[in-house]
Amino acid sequence: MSLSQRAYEELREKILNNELKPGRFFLEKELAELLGISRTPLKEALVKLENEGLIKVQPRHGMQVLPLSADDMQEVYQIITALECEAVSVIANKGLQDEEIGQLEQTGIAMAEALERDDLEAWAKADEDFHRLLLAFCGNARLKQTVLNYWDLAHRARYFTLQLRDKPVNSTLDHQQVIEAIKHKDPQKAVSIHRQHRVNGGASLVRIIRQYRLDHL
Amino acid sequence: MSLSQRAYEELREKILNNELKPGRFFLEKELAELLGISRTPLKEALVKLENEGLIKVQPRHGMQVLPLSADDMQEVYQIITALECEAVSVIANKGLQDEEIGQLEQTGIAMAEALERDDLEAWAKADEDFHRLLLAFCGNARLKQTVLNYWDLAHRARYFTLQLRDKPVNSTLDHQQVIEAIKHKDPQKAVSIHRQHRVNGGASLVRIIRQYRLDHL
DNA sequence: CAATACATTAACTTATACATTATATTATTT
DNA sequence: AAATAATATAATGTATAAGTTAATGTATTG
Repeated sequence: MSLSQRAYEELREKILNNELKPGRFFLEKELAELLGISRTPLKEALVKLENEGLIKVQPRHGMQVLPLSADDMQEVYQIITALECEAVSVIANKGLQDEEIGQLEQTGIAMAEALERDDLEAWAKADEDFHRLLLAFCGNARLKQTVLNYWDLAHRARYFTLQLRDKPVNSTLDHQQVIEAIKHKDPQKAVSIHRQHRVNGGASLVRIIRQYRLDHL
Repeated sequence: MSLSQRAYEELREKILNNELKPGRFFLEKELAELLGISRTPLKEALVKLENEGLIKVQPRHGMQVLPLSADDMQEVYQIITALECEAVSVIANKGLQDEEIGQLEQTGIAMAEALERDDLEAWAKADEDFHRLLLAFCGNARLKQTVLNYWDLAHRARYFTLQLRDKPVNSTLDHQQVIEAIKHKDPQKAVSIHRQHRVNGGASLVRIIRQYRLDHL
């Protein structure tokens, strides 16, 4: 794999894991030394990351991981919601194979189990799996890619607020209802439940960010 | 302005104007010579264009402008539709200032005039203005950027089919009805009309691409 | 004649050196 | 002391050259 590709992935990791904290400026030289490569492949990685909205490069000042405000979060969730609902609509219209339904239901089981054990990390993973499956099943690769991109943008916020949120006991039920509506090929219902699910999720995230003054996360 | 920035914009222009035809492969050296710059800033431009989905770089073969199939078009229009409807919903909920409504109505006048003169280019421009205004007014910068990106992707297809489509006499009416619904703060109606408008537009584009076998445009 | 291994070449990847430019610092002037 | 102009410096932008890799063609062998 090329150095620029590796640089991209490593930086992305570090950003999502909050190793490179938002706000602070990093010069190209610093980052190149950090990764042990020259500035050429580094620069390519930065261009990609900037395109994805994770960072901003200000010439002569360096690049900074973009801090996320509650308003940013609002924007991101609005996009995710609109596109996922489109995906759900498509899926409920065309229907799914039994095996695909099975995969969706499996994530529900995993979520319930994780909640039993109070393992929020595992719960978040299973929740993400459910949404990823929906995106995969809708058949629109570009839509999937776009949502995943914005999903990653919001990663830090979800991570920090996971402990602060009420126990996500309703989510499992929401998912089940969406699956039911898909089974019954009822797009209207599937979309309306899913939309409410996402709107609630986004709103609760934004509320917590404001409440705990986590702005510029 | 930096050479890489200029390279990006020039290449983008050439792609949208069909000067760089889809399918053919261009080596980095060729492109660098074409633009009269070295390969370093060129590469940065290519990374950006690839991220936006306009081109694909295959090492050792060169970059190619990505051909658009009817299926691709379908994907792109699905995303545009979902996000624009979200924008319309937001707008109809919050309402607009008289001046903003005026700007929207102005595009309708321009469309009607252009249609009188059979000036399809001018019509397309005014149509685009209407949609751009909606995106600007919804207040979600990321949503706007995302839609514009996909809008550009579809540019070639619209350009080539402009002459082949039925005269777009219904569009002006659709837009007017959306404006009316926004005035009356009726999100449901605004969205349903706009959705139908976009679905029709996308479907007619896809139909023409298939009909004239313009696949891989 | 076909297949495989080797050699050649061309394109890309990366590093480095150089050019450019913005910012900070310092000196000068009012 | 404050403001401005000149200079220095440091960071980025760009070009080039060296190194690497993959594709193509050729030769050799079965």
